[in-house]
Amino acid sequence: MRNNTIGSLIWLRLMRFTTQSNQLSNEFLKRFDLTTAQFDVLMQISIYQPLTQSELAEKVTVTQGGISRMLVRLEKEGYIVRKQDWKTKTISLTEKGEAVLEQAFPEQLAFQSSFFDEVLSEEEQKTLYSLMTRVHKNSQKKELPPV
Amino acid sequence: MRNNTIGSLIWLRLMRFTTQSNQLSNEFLKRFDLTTAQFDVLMQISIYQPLTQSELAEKVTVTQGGISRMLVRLEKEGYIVRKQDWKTKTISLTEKGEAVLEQAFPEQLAFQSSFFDEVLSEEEQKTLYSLMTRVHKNSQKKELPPV
DNA sequence: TATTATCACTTTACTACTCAAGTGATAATA
DNA sequence: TATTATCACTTGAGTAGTAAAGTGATAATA
Repeated sequence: MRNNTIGSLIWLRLMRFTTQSNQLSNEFLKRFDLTTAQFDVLMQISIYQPLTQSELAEKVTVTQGGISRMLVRLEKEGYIVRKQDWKTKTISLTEKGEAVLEQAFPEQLAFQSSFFDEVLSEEEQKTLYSLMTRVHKNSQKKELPPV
Repeated sequence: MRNNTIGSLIWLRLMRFTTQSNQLSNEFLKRFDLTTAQFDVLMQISIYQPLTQSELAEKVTVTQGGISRMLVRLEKEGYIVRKQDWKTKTISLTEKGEAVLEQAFPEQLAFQSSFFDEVLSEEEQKTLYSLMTRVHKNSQKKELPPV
């Protein structure tokens, strides 16, 4: 059975690295009382606000149901507001949300970057980025093989 | 605020790609009545069996509590057995577990590989693997920056 | 011998996601 | 006007993870 392909080895590396770095990132963001998922959502809102829930869901690769729960929590914490416009709910950051992002953003960015800066040259990072971009874009239009 | 580093761009790509491909993989593995996480755990057991829960937890980067629940489910489904040896529980696959893996393994491997085969040359895949290996290994010994 | 420490695992309460069924308002049609 | 469709969002049941407290058996110490 032991007959691994190079692709399956890459896959495992990516999976292990992302869970690992996600855990570290969660630990890091505790100092701002945020989780990685919350930071991600707040970032997307700050870039695209005002926007609807379904637009946001697509940006963070989460289902409608997932984003609904997430936003309930963020609203309860006072980071965002949702206004009912006709049948759509329009999302934007509160002042508290803006403030926490302004603090967390540069530090989180530096933290994320450190994973790569510590071991790869500028050139290697560019290579990694371009390879991953191609792989990611391909996965977005990928269909399941027939049974 | 918009001042992204190359590292943060890579990070986002990796996160989006892994959630995306995890979802596709879950959908794919439905034909074997497995989730990606379950497949991963069964694979590790098949390689290292017999082993203890804590050893397994470390191999799949999950906490003791997480592996405990996971194994309860897999045992209920009849894929594995746990034998109490002194204070340790020794895990191994059942015949049903072996059978489902034997079926799923080659197909899942081909599926994982297709993410990369479809857009990268053999050479590029080797490059990607070596870059990610360095990044992953670095993350394993990484410490949080001081507050 | 009685107490305490250690160890491997379980449990509780939580975040974060999935799919699929449900809700409630507007729009389209009979 | 009454019915049906559609749309954006919510909710219920489930998987998968976390941290931290709990359990129960063996080992180490007073």
